[in-house]
Amino acid sequence: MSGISVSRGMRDILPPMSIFWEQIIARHNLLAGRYGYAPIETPILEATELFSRGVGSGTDVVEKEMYTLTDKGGRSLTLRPEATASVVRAALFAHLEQRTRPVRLRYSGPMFRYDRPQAGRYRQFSQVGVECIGELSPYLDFEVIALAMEFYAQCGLSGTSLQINSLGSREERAAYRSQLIAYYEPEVAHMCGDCQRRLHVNPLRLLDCKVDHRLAQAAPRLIDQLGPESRQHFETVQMCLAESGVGYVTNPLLVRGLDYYCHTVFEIWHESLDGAQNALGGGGRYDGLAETMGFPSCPGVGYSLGVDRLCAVLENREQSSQLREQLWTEVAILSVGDIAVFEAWKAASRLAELIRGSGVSCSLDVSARKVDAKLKGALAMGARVALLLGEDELRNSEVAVRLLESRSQEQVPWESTVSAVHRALGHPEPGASVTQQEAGRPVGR
RNA sequence: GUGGCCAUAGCUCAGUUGGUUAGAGUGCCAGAUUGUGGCUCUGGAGGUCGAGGGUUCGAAUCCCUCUGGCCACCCCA
Repeated sequence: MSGISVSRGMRDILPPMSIFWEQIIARHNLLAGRYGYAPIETPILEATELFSRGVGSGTDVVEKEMYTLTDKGGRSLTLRPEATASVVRAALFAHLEQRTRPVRLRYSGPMFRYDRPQAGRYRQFSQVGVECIGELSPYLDFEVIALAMEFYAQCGLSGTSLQINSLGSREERAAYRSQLIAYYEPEVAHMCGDCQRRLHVNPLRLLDCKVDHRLAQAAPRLIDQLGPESRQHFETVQMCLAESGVGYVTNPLLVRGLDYYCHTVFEIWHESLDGAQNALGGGGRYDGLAETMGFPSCPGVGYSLGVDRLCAVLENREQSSQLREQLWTEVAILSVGDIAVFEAWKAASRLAELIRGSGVSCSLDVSARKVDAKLKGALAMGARVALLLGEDELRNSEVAVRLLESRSQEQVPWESTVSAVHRALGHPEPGASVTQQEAGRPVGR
């Protein structure tokens, strides 16, 4: 309530959510890594021109949502509103596409859009994503879509719906646009106010008018305007989806807000997010992007998925028994009774070192608080085991190993504390191989 | 960016036509119980009533501005 607060549209990600958050990203890193996507880090701050040219000057993102500032050298810089332009720029500038084709890259991190904040819509939000650069194959469109869907599945998320569409080539798209305007123009007088305004700004939106569906039904359809090559590209993507059992909906109204998209575009929606902000993520092909940034032509396809919304959905749906069990620490070492703090600390920190060394997290509490309070504190941190050190334990070089859930407790000599802890946590006996596996998998279990 | 609703303890919220010292539940701390947790009882701490200005003898309450949140539009993550 008092003190300095976060800025508008920004927020802190606090535990236990932050633990869950980190796992989501770790899971994406691991999965995309298994598909052969290597990590890339690009600057959060980029030349404004990168986005105005790459993303497209007519888009909402560039027109009204950019976080732009001038640095001390008078340069116009912008906090990235999305990552694709940066990643493609970085890859082509370094000629990565001449070493391997396609270049498979993954990223995660914050993006910025100066929008009006709302639930599920923040000025700083995080995305995980991949870009597959250098080949035009529809099989790569499929690869990227399948990867996104597998990621959601691995997060235990159900109720998603994959929406796909084809925008065709740049030329086909432009032709369709003028065709649509020509179709609607004679009817301007009969259209709602929103649509009259949209006609030249974003004619594709007219098809989605909620006031009057009559005109939209007879309107020319983009799918019908695609040339044989574009059509075959799209059909191949759909064949792959069907073949591999990925459910999808073709949605001729799906457009995407960034200029660089062509051919396959897709979004992943979730049933619990209503109308306004129902997109968990999206992506598509961007064969013309490289040229707009002054590079030789180079096709690509990718996606970006919102971490904020995914976490919100998982939390809402109580699929987060995981989330509630998130551990700040697995083991709490407590001093009990009226004992010398320094002696208690010495014993506790020696045990802690051994436990941490065996791959288990633990924290100490040698404060003067009552045991009741310390045990409650251990529960609040999500600990499953408490180690209690009191007068008797110190004298006998023992520790009381207490399972918090079952409230059972046994006295254990200091030398066997580590194996007792692992037994209590239900782990296999600790050994050299265990720590290696730990490194590869997300924290917690 | 346009329009609307809202802001009181860590959290969820009461607070009468403007009236004296702003409450409850929950959580926190302590005691009952010198060493054992989600119960019970007792006590305690915790508020610039989002911020600033105005009206008034007097403002949490009325007015203005700002900040922040939520909703719709736009658009997306």
